Amino acid sequence: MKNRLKVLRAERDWTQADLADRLSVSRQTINAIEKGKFDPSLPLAFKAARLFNLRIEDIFQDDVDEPS
Amino acid sequence: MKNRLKVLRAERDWTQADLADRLSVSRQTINAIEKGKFDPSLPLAFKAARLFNLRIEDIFQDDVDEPS
DNA sequence: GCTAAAAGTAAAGCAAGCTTGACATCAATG
DNA sequence: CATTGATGTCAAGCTTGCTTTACTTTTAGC
Repeated sequence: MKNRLKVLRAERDWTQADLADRLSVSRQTINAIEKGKFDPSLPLAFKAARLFNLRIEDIFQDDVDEPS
Repeated sequence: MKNRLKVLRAERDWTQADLADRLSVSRQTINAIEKGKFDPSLPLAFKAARLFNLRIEDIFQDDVDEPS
């Protein structure tokens, strides 16, 4: 799962901590998601989409590979 | 988090087990999600969106309430 | 080169997503 | 009413998302 959080942050000049605050999660969570350590929950993805006024698919992209 | 899985299934005449198979999860997982027991993971939401050829937001709707 | 803010990383622990297995309920149909 | 397929539900266990605390590394300005 790739994501554009870093770019979206940069466009707004927000730090990881800034974004974490706005999404009500810890800074480490943002860092881990940006670094691909794990995927956000669906509710968190919705929060991000609302925050950036974008669709979930415009922020997070599925790495369409795993053939189950 | 509400969702339209039951309706989307009905339109295709699929059982919970059918959908579970197509999403490579257990039948109980589909049941639990439909009944609102828990939210799907983001990867699972993406899989469902691909399967139904819809956007995640067209399948799952955030219950926008919790003021953090 | 120092300093300070930002980003990265790691460990331990709790909560949520998901599994298997098993059983109960609810149609429908013969 | 007995059977069968679909749905609902529970328990135990594993994995993943997220937290806090704490420390290291990077970046940039002075």
